[in-house]
Amino acid sequence: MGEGGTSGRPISASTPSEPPAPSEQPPPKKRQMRVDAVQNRIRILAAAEEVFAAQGVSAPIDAVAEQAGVGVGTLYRHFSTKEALFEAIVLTRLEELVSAAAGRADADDAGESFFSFLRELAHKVSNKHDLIDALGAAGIDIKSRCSEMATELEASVQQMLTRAQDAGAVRRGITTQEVMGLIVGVCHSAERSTVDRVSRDRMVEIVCDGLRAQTTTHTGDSDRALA
Amino acid sequence: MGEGGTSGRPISASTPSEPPAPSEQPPPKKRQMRVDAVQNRIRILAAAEEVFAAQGVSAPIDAVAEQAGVGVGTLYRHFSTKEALFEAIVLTRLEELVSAAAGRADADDAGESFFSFLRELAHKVSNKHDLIDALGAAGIDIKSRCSEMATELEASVQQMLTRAQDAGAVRRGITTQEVMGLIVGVCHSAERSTVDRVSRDRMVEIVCDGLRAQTTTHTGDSDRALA
DNA sequence: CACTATACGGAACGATGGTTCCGGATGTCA
DNA sequence: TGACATCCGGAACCATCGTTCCGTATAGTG
Repeated sequence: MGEGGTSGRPISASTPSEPPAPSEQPPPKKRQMRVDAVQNRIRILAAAEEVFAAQGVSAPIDAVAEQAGVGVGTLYRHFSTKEALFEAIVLTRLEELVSAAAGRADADDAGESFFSFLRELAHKVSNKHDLIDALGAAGIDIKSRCSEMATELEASVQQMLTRAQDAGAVRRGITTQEVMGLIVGVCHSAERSTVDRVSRDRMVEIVCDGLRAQTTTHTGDSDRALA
Repeated sequence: MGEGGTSGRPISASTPSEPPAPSEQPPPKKRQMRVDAVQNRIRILAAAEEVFAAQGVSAPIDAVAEQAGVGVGTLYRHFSTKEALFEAIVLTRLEELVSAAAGRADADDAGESFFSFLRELAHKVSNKHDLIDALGAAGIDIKSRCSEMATELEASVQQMLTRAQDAGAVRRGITTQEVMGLIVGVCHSAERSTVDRVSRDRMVEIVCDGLRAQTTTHTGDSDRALA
């Protein structure tokens, strides 16, 4: 870890001058933001993206400010709260996932398209502790637009899952939440221990194979395991 | 959640009067502990077991003290540090896992014995955030006896895994760490979201099926998924 | 019953992290 | 260029949490 911008574009700075693009703080002011303010906003978002990716939600706000080269005061001028900033980052990440899902909505091979999405999900989630934290908290607390996005993502995945099942590529009797939980859980494990990318990929493949398998020999209950 | 003692026995209070049983704090004193002190120690361990299970490592020490009905000072008299107390709890939990593994070491059906252990692992880990935290940190920082225990556990699992593979019940080319990561990761996901026990069990079964599957059609690399 | 080592409770301390405040700088516009 | 709205930096403030200290209570003993 170390370079700037963990992935693709550095998150929309969403200059409040343009009416479109639903950002967060910039309240309906008449006047445009000063140019230096806009630049700072961009810097802050980029820094937050990096810091939150590396340390998750628990990253101190000061770390973000320092990385952005601004004072905390400036940071709070742009984002009313740490959570608001965090949401902005996660929102963008979720949007990426949603579009990744949408792009596969009507692929030819429903099965493979589904699994390739899962791999991309794993890829995009890895090294992004913020996303793992956010997706892990699954709908419990993530606020406003984030939860909407999460819902949308879930819907997309749901659709792909159903198609893959209809194509006979994925077992039935599982929920979207379970699928997401499986992948995110694996990535979480991969982050915490010293496991490398290869191991992570192998774990993802194991999950995929498990999803492919049609209902197995075992009885439903498993809590019965006491020695 | 609210009853006392999350599972089996309430953790050895390890009265320092008995020479055996390697506890932690009670330094080689000549005199026995006062009986009230012993009782408090037991109370503290029980409280810690419960609180750490519910909230993980991040639970405030005051919460443990309150739950135990003692002051923080008393707590620190028994355990030099929060980490020491946490270790004591996790150690006991790890011992349970080790014995669970040992009990299956030479079972007839290596395959099923392996999978039944995984199910028990999932069962014992669920609702115990402390264990998830500890196993998740996998060898990185857990101190002293805990890391020894963890190593021992890993060895046991390793042995079971190898036997299961030799029996043709489990795919080859995977490590013990990966297996543990898979299960613990799933449980972690299950804890965080609103997923119920049934979902968790289903996810565990999916992982088990994935482990059963012999190497699949897919090529090793998966990081290739960009649209 | 008195005496003391042992133990207890909880206020107090120091570190960390989120948030607020305000004096001073600086774009922007006339 | 001068005036002002906007913006910036970072000290200060408050809450949380781990840990320490010390005056008080009490079990154990003769």
